[in-house]
Amino acid sequence: MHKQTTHHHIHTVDSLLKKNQLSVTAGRKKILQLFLDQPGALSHGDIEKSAGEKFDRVTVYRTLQTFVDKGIIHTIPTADNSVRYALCKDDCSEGHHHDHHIHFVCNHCHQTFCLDDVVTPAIKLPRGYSADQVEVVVEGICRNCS
Amino acid sequence: MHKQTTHHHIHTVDSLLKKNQLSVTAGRKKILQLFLDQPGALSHGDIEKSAGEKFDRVTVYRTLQTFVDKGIIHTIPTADNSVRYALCKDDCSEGHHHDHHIHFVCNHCHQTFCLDDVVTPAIKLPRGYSADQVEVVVEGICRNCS
DNA sequence: AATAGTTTTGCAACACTGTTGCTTTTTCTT
DNA sequence: AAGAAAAAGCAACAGTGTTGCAAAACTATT
Ligand SMILES: [Mn+2]
Ligand SMILES: [Mn+2]
Ligand SMILES: [Zn+2]
Ligand SMILES: [Zn+2]
Repeated sequence: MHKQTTHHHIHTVDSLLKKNQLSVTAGRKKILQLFLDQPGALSHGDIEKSAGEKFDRVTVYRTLQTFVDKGIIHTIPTADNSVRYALCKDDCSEGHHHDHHIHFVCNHCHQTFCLDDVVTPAIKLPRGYSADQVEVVVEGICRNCS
Repeated sequence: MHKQTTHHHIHTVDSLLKKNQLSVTAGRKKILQLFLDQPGALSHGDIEKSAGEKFDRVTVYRTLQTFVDKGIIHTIPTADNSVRYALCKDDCSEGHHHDHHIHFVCNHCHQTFCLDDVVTPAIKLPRGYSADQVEVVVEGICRNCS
């Protein structure tokens, strides 16, 4: 029955998991598909809802952590203190993220987007401070809502 | 016994509370003093530790929220998803914060600082997006640790 | 200084989020 | 198909933050 209802995306998800040396499981396929099916970022709660009652909370947590470790997704800092995740589009790999883009939170639809084309600006720091990383989160109205 | 051991800071804290139409209580004085006594930002946990076993957790939460509402302190977004608070040095008031500075998190001493002199940079967004607010958090090594 | 009205605090109970250890189930390799 | 390895599910727990309510503290007035 699986082969019948399977649609073309599955192949992408399967190979993406294999490329990252992860065993292909129902939970990982489902969660990865959720990220591929929409442009924004997802929280743990979003995923639990979207995935129905099918997966244990713990499995979702562990899957997300695995994806972060492998460089498949990255976390996004938010002002409201909730963790969100989005697909890495850059050349991130195991243990090394290179996401030098900014993030945008829409005050209307409350979605979070990676603006991959907007690089983080250089910041001129006072004497004595040195920067390792710069995180920029912009709040406002997104393209869909304006 | 209070008048004897009182030191000069108390007057500042008292008047700061009164200026914001808040009744002067032991908890509020203590917490506000903690912010005035050091340059960085404080988390709820920091405050609970520093204040000893003297105040209930709930009181600390409510006091911090009251201070935020009054424009005495502001929250700082962090990548590790913990809420931190720092004194407002700008002209913030009840319901209106104007903290257009960036924040710095030291990877060595793990303190968070408001860099009040570094204004948030202008960000050129893609067509269709409009910005209400820009949050910048820089991670690196602070002046004390370099 | 005592009183009355109002605000704040402490307490208990609860919801939500995330973690860990262990057993069962699934996946991968041969 | 079978055995080894990995992941999922379950239960229990810790940490964080919230709410309702009664007791205590504070403020304004006499
Ligand atoms: Mn991103
Ligand atoms: Mn600040
Ligand atoms: Zn939107
Ligand atoms: Zn430091």
